[in-house]
Amino acid sequence: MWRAPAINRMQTLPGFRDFLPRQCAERNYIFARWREVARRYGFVEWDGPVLEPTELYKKKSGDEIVGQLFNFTDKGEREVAMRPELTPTLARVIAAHEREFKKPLKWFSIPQCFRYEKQQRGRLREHFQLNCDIIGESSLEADIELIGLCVDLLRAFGFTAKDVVVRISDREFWIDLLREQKVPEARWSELLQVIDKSERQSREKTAEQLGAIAKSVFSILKSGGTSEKLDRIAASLRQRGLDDFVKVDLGIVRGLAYYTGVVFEAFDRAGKLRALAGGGRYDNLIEQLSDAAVSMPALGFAMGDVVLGELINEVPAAREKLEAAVRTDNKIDIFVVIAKEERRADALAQIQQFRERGYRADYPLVPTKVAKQFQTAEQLGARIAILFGDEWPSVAVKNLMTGEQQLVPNQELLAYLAHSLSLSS
RNA sequence: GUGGUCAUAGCUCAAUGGUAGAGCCCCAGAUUGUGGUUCUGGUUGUUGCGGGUUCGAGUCCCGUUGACCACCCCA
Repeated sequence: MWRAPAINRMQTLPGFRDFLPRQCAERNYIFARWREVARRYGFVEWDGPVLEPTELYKKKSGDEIVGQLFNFTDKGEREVAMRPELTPTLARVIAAHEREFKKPLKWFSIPQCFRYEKQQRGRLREHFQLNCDIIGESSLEADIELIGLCVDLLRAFGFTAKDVVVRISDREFWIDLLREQKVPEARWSELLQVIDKSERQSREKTAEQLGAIAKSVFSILKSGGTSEKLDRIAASLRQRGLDDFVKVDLGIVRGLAYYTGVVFEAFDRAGKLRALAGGGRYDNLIEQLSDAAVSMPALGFAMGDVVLGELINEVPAAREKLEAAVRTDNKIDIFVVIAKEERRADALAQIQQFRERGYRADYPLVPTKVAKQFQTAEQLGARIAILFGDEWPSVAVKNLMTGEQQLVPNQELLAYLAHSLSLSS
């Protein structure tokens, strides 16, 4: 008889995370860099539903992803799934709304995605990923723009070409080969996956799975083959000084079935971690998902927060950048010390002023010893403490970094702070 | 989904089968209104959960849940 697993209410479900303030600050930092760079490239933000009909993923994402869906039947008997990725949603949205926008569209999103898998390092059941897509442009310039964006995103976290590499490849190259070798089209998808996997499994096994084309595939992989398209991408990135970050590598094919052209993946140079990002061209997906037969070339990639966070931790320069951001994220500007409870009302009136000016200001909610209040101010990261007490209508303004303190008439306080806080920031 | 390792206080970890501890964190004090250091005191556990062996189990055995690692697969 089936029994539900015992659930420990003190723990998160397997593969899910709590974001305590520290983790939230890290996440904010990652999202901020993502948004900043994507917008720098002229991308605009959008989003879709977390829950979609399971059918959307069964249709065209390929069987790989369908077996790992976080799916269930809702109370209305609908088969639904937590989104494992955003691209099918994007394709649906574009198919429905493409006429409302001038082409090409450059859209980005930061969805939380879900997969029902056993978790391990770099792979949870939930993660956030930046998705950047260009829709409605078939020219190779769009591929170049997208790869350039991927590189600049990594650079924004403080990574150098010594830390990361974007390996670029082209599915068309392999499809041409399969066509030449007269491989039936029905087997293409399967063979592409074998090539994709060749790096991770034994040569013997790959040879067996490839059969007749094994010899030519191995010789291409070994010789570090390339194509005109890939050379053009590399040349363009060289002109922009980003070529150290990229490497043509036909061994990259990617597992998802919907890719049609240039594909790429970003890795840590040490090769310790899973892929940092991955994507490519999917020119047929929108047409396949649209009943109205909208055909639209498209390409995009995704970068996940989990592996990225792991690499940030391993690269000192990147780690320092994150630490600096995290240190300031939850800090307050001003802590108001209420030394005499008779001044509480005056203090609160002043705090309201601070907050309306945009300062982060805090104070003790209940009567508290002065020493304790200063300790709290310190722990909250306040740069300035303002003491309301016997000196009223003046207040004592103390710079918590230097320890300097001076009396300021309450009337002049805002002007005084505008000056001193701008100096110390 | 398969296999291996592990599970002790909020955190990091101790405890030859014999009364569960330390450090950190947190809280309170060191005479009246000034933080970071110091000193003193204090709270915290059904040893993940459920069975079993034993006079006695944190320790040995079985199951279960979870974590980590590898496979599978890959965003």
